[in-house]
Amino acid sequence: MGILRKTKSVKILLDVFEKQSNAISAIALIERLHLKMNKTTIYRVLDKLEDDGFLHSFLGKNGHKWYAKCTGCSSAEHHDIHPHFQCTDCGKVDCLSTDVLIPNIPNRKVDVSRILLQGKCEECFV
Amino acid sequence: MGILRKTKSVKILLDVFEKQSNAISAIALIERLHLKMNKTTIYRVLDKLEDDGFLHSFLGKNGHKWYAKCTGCSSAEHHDIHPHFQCTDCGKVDCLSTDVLIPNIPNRKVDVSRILLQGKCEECFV
DNA sequence: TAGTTAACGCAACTTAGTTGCAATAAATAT
DNA sequence: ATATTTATTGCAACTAAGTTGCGTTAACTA
Repeated sequence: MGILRKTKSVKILLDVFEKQSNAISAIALIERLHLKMNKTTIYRVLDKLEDDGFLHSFLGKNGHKWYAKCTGCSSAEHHDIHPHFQCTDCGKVDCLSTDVLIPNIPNRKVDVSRILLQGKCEECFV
Repeated sequence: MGILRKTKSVKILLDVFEKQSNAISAIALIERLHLKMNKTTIYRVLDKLEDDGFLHSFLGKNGHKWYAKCTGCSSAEHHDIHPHFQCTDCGKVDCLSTDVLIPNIPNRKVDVSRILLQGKCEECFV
């Protein structure tokens, strides 16, 4: 079940993702918002915003959870299955619009592909 | 630093990976071997076997650590950068020899690609 | 404005993985 | 074969991300 009430916490989190296009880790959000709301609330609201198709989540290089705004998803269908890029220098994570073609895998039916590319981002790549 | 002494624990773990070609999660190894060795030892030996280029590690769908035998790696160079496949039914994980081509990403230098494909494996795909 | 209940805060919990340290057992030297 | 050295182990305690239960609070609705 997604968001039902537009509470203070929901507004704050919506605002954060409205203003920042990069992905944000749950940990970073807790650090950043711990004076304004409890970590439990953060996890719960993120979860609901994902249900609603407003956010999508994925795991960064340490297996920690990251969230980013969806583009054109709904609670009915998450079609935000794109690769993510994490800079090994500054740690920043972006959604990539580049499509990665997954070849047919013999004897297997692939439903989801989770792709995390790591390297240097624009700013850190001198 | 890799393995220096061929201890009982090292032999047991080498044997497990010798006999099973699938990937194995650290958690599964702990469950399976907890009577024979401590979980700390398991993590430490796995770590060293990875240093030695005998195993490679990656994260499964929950961000938990998995290990699988390398083919042709050494302590000098890990070139076991292939996609992994996790069955959403039985949970089994395999290394895929299929190459996934990562297109050039504008303004970024990609060093590593971590690809986890999810779906149904041979046995679970009816 | 009062009543309903979704959402919140808090504290306690779960669990994967790590750390410090004293005890043990491989490898090496005698 | 025995003593010595020190890498490795087991244990217990810890860390940290994420979860759960529950009493309280604050959105929404009548």
